[in-house]
Amino acid sequence: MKQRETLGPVENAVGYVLKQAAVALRGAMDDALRPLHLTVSQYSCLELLGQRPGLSNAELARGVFVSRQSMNLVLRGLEERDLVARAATAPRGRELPTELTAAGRDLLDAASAAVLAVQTTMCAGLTVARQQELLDTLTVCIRNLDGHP
Amino acid sequence: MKQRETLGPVENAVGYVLKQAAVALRGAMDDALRPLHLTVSQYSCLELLGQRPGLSNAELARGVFVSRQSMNLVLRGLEERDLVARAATAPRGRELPTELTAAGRDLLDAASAAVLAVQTTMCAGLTVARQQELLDTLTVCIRNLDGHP
DNA sequence: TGCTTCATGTCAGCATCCTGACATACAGTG
DNA sequence: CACTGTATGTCAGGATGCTGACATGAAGCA
Repeated sequence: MKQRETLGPVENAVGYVLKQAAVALRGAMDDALRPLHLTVSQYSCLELLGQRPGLSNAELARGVFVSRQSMNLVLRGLEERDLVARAATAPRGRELPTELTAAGRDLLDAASAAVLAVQTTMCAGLTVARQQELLDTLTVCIRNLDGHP
Repeated sequence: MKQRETLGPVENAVGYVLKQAAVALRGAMDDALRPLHLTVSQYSCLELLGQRPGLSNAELARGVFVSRQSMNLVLRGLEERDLVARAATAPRGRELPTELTAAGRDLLDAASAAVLAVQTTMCAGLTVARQQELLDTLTVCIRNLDGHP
């Protein structure tokens, strides 16, 4: 492998490094979740459902930052594997609340552990205070950006 | 619009916020670049070529964190619009160095300004020191992650 | 020299996610 | 009550990115 040195000025751009970090994290999560036959989107959906049972498709989509249509596909795949169960009728509006099945919760537990390991790896060498500052700073960036829609 | 309050525990996960920030940034860049008829990938390619003329397809792909195949398509689109020019023959190996055309550089200048504005918006209210710490922390995260391939 | 290894460019197929569109269900207002 | 606006689930089509595969060119080594 011909190791390539870093690129230069672009490395100093926040956006560039942010994208690089997101790509690296996604790759690591993919690797960690592959043994469980879960994609990152599927895991994100399960995790959200674990924390907030009864979320509808549209709510899940917003929580995972994808479109309703994409989340719909994810949800169908999970339903086919009996990891989640969707209500057959809509108790309010057109919302179809979704919940984890027992199998879904079991798989989620394993997946959460795997993802936690990834996050621990990622944050190795960072103090809790520094992690918190990272969180806070990113939150500021997010708010600054979606203030301009 | 029924404003939904924040989700809860997942918001405390570094990975979650990181993904959210990357999505928000990409959206803002898309908006900023749309008037120039450039996608984020195309802009990234131009920016990299502007800073490092003569990069090959594979080198560009690594720099933008996409596959060679994807970068190949981006490059063809840019070449069709006469924004870049690829060498017809390979001076070394199979590498085909690419450079910006005059039109490409002009468009890149406009695009750079638009993206800089986005970055400025994103970092509003952050001191230079805090931006630098963000950069440093993310760099640590990246190194931690790709140390496990 | 020949063999192995690696990197590159490119083709093909597949997966994922998006936008656009439509019908339905509820809330608010006249 | 009818009308408007908003939110949801879903279908269709298209854009984008990926993996797998192949042939070519260069470098290293026996």
